[in-house]
Amino acid sequence: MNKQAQLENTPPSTAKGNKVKAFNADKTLAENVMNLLVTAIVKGELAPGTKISEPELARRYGISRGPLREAIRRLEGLRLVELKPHVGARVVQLSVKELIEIYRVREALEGMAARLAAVHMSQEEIDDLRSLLDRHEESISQLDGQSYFQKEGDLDFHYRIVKGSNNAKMLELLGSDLYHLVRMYRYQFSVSSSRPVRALKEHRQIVDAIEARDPELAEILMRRHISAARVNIEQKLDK
Amino acid sequence: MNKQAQLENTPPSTAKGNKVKAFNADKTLAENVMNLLVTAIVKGELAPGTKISEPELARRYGISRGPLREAIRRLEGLRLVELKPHVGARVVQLSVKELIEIYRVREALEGMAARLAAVHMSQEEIDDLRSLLDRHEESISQLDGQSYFQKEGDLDFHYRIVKGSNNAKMLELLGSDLYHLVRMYRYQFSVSSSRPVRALKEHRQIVDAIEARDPELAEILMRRHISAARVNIEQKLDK
DNA sequence: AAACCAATTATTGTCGACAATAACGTTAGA
DNA sequence: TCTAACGTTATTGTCGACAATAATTGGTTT
Repeated sequence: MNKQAQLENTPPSTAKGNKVKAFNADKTLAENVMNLLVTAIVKGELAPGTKISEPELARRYGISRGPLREAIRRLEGLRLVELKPHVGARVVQLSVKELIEIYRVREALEGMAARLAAVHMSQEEIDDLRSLLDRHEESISQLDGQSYFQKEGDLDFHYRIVKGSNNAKMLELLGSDLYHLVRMYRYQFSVSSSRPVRALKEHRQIVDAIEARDPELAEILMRRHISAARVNIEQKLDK
Repeated sequence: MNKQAQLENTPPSTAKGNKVKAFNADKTLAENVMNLLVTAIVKGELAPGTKISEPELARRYGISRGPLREAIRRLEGLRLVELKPHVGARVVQLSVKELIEIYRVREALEGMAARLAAVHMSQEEIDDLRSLLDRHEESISQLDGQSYFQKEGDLDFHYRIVKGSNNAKMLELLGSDLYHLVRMYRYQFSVSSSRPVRALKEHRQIVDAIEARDPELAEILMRRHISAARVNIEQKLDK
């Protein structure tokens, strides 16, 4: 596997540069680095607006600039970095305006996804979804609805609906383009949705509509649900 | 500018390999090649399923594999090629199923775009849109509605609506992810929509709703319009 | 003859070095 | 002291070469 194995064993070449070990051996270097960068950006370890220095990152990850540049080009495709020719890449800085735009897109796409899910989702998937919501309820009553629910659990629910739509293109757009940005934003502003109980109730309504095989209602409820989240954000931040 | 200038003057290094001249000097090589590849793929010059050979393309465009690989990674982001590690890239092959999926996505997104356009579009933009439709009408009566309308004119209309939504994210998703694929498909199957007169009427209705500042109606009409196009395709191809 | 295995070949993955551009600091002048 | 031009430095863009994997070809065996 080229020189990957070697990389993890070589001592840090500079004082501050300590290599990263989470390299999957049968993936390509560019892909590995890309995944590392995605999580680093989403979690805010690479803060928004940060300049992406190729030499520095290459040292940090112990690879050459070639695969790193390929990884960066892919990050640009995910809209996680912005690229200026002859200048370099910067981690995107989400404005509230852009976040609201994303919620408009989600309202449209996930509304349609719920509609399709009401047609295509299997009973087993629906059951799984219900038990997921049960776990959410537990975690809400336990932790007063803070950490788990908002950060990943909520997106979990939405992700499953999108998957249930049986529409690969929709899964692609939401999964790899938008959700990264939403997660990034949540880490960034640590937006406590502050309406977990309400949101859970809405989630249950949506599942009910899907199980009742009522596409119209499922779409309407999902759109309302996301729209409410958007309004919630608009009120909290600026505006 | 590195060695770009030189490249255009060097004679072809191989018998069949003649260089391409459409290089924009103040863009990066990778970007230039990417644009060339995009149009080549969309227009079918690089047929769906074709293997993207790095050495061959590098020779053909007279560049090294580095920038070419970066261009290919970006094409992957646009979903125009599919990439397998250690194997290579192939031009995507659209199935009818995937095309229908895209139309579902368009129905959702462009419906929302029309809704927003009814709120945000300026009167001037609306006037421009009307004159565009007038030109469409001409070209329909002239050519019996063949070439112009379907291929680019139709997307022109939709593109303007999306722009009028004032939602950059939506423009991004539709403009750079989906429309490429739609155009590719149209070249591929040379899908004569066969309903240009009907479609034009629907376009006018949509503009009417936008000018009347009726978001609800604008969304409904746009969704119907795209849904009808989808059904039209479903009937024509297979299914 | 078909199938499996081995060696060769071609392609992808990675690297280090050089070229060209942009960012930075310094100095000179007003 | 501020500004502008210059030279320096660092970063991005590009290239060619090497390493490693996959595809192919030919040969052997059942």
